[in-house]
Amino acid sequence: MRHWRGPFDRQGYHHGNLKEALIEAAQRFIAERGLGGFTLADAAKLVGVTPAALYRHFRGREALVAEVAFRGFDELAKRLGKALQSEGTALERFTRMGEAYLAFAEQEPGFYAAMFSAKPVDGADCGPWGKGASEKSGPEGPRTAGNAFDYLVQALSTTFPEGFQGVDARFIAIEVWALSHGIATLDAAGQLPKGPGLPDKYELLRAGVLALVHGALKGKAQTAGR
Amino acid sequence: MRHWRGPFDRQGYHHGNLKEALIEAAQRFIAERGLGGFTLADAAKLVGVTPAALYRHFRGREALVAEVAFRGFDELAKRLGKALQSEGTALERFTRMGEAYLAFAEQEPGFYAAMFSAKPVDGADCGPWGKGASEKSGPEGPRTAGNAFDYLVQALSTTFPEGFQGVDARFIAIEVWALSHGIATLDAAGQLPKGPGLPDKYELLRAGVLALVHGALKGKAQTAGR
DNA sequence: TGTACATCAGTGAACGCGCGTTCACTGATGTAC
DNA sequence: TGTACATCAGTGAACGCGCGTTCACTGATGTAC
Repeated sequence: MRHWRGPFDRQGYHHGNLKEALIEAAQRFIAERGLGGFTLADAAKLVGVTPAALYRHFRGREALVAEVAFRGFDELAKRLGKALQSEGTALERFTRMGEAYLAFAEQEPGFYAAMFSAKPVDGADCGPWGKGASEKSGPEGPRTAGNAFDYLVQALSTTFPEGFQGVDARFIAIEVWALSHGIATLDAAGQLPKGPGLPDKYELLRAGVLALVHGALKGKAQTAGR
Repeated sequence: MRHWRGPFDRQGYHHGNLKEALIEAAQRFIAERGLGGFTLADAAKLVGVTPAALYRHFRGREALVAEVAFRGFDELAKRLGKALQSEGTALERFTRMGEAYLAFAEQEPGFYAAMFSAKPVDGADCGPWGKGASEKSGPEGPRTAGNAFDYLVQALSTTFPEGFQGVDARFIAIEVWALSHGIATLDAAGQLPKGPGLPDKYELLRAGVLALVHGALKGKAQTAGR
C-alpha cells in the first residue's frame, strides 16, 4: 500500500487515491466553470490519469457529480453541527450557523452547485431533508450525526425554548433555509445588490432570520382567515 | 410582408418571424432540459430552419440566451407591475405580488433559469436591480415602467406607509426578494419539503414576507452592538 | 528468501456523436422605373 | 402593368472540436507457497 501524497500527485503506474482525487478535481472544476462546464477529461487530466481510469471508480459522469453532491451535504452538515455545538449563548450559536451556511456556499461553490443544481439521482436520498450522508452506515458502522436540516430544527428549538406559540419549528426552519439559500445563490450569481448603506449578506441573513423567528406568528395572525 | 401564423409555423422560404420563434423555442427547451441542455440545433429544428439561419438574428448561442433572460426580466416586471396596480387593499396587492413572483418562476422556468443561471453578459444591464428592460428606449420611445425591484420597493412603501422605523425599504426589499428566490429555486429543484402539516410555497412566502416586514426592526434592535 | 501467480488499477487508441460556427450560395421578396 | 434589380433571410455542406464511453491490453502490486 503506497502512501497518499496529495490529491493531484502521482508516482508510478497506480495512483493510490484516484477516487478521492477525482472527487476533489470535480469539485474544483465545478466551482470554476459551473456544473455544465465541468468535464471528465479535465478532471482526469488534472489528476494525471487517462479519462478511462475514471470508470474503475464511478459508473460515469453523473455518478461522480452525485458523489460530489453527497460529500457536499455531508460537509455542510458537519459545519452546521460544529456551529451548533460551539461555545456561547444559544442565540450566538444559532447566528453562527447562519454564518457557517453562507460561508460554506461561498467557500465551496463546487459543492454548492453540485448539491442544488444537479438533478436528484433516483434512489439517492441526500438532499437537505433526506436522511443525510451521515446517517448512512459505512464500514465503520452507522454514523448518526443527523443531517443539516435536523440541525436547523434542533437549533431553533434550543435557541427559542419557549417555542413559537404553536407554530411548527419545521415551518420556520424551511423559511430560514429558503432565505439562506436565496441569499447564497443571489450572491453567487452576483445579483445581490451591494453599495453604501446596504447590508452585506451576513447582516442580511442575521436580521432576516431573527425577523422570521419573531415575526412568524404575528404575520400569521394578521392574515388569518384570508 | 407575410403574416405570422404562430411561432413554429413555416410556409415557404422565408420564415417571417424567425427571431421571435427562436426565442420562444429557446425558452421552451431551457425549461425542459435546463440551460446546459439547450442547444441551437434543437431550437432551429423545432422552428423548422437550418441552424445557420440563427446567425441572421443573433451573434451566437450566448446572445440568444441573453435575449431570453432579457425578455424574462421584462415579463417579470410586467407581472409584478400588474399585481401592484390590481384592486384591493395595499396589503392584498402586496401579497399578490409575491404570488405573482412564485407563479412566474413556476410557469416560466425557461425564463427563470436564463435570468438567474446565465452568466451576466458584459454591458447588459438587465438584472433584477439593473435599469431593467422596460427603461431601455426602443423605436417607439423610452418605456419608463421601471423594473421589478423598483416595483417591490414601491409596494413596500405603499403597503406600509408608516415606514419601517428608519430601516431602509431597500433592505427589506432585498430580504423579500432573497426569500422569494430561495423558495422558488428550492421548489424548482424539488428540494422544498412537502407533506401533511407543512405549508405550500405560497403560504411559506406570504407568512415569511409578513414576518420580515414586521420583525425586521425587532431583530435589528436585539442584535445591536454585536 | 525467492518465485509463480492472481488481481485489478490504469493505458491508449478508438468510437460515434452532436455541438457551435463559417461560408459561398440561392431564391423569395419588395421596389424603382 | 410589367420587368430588372437590389436586398437579405435562409440553405446545405462542411469545419474542427471535445465530449463521454468502450475495449482489449498491460504492468505494478501483494500473496501463497
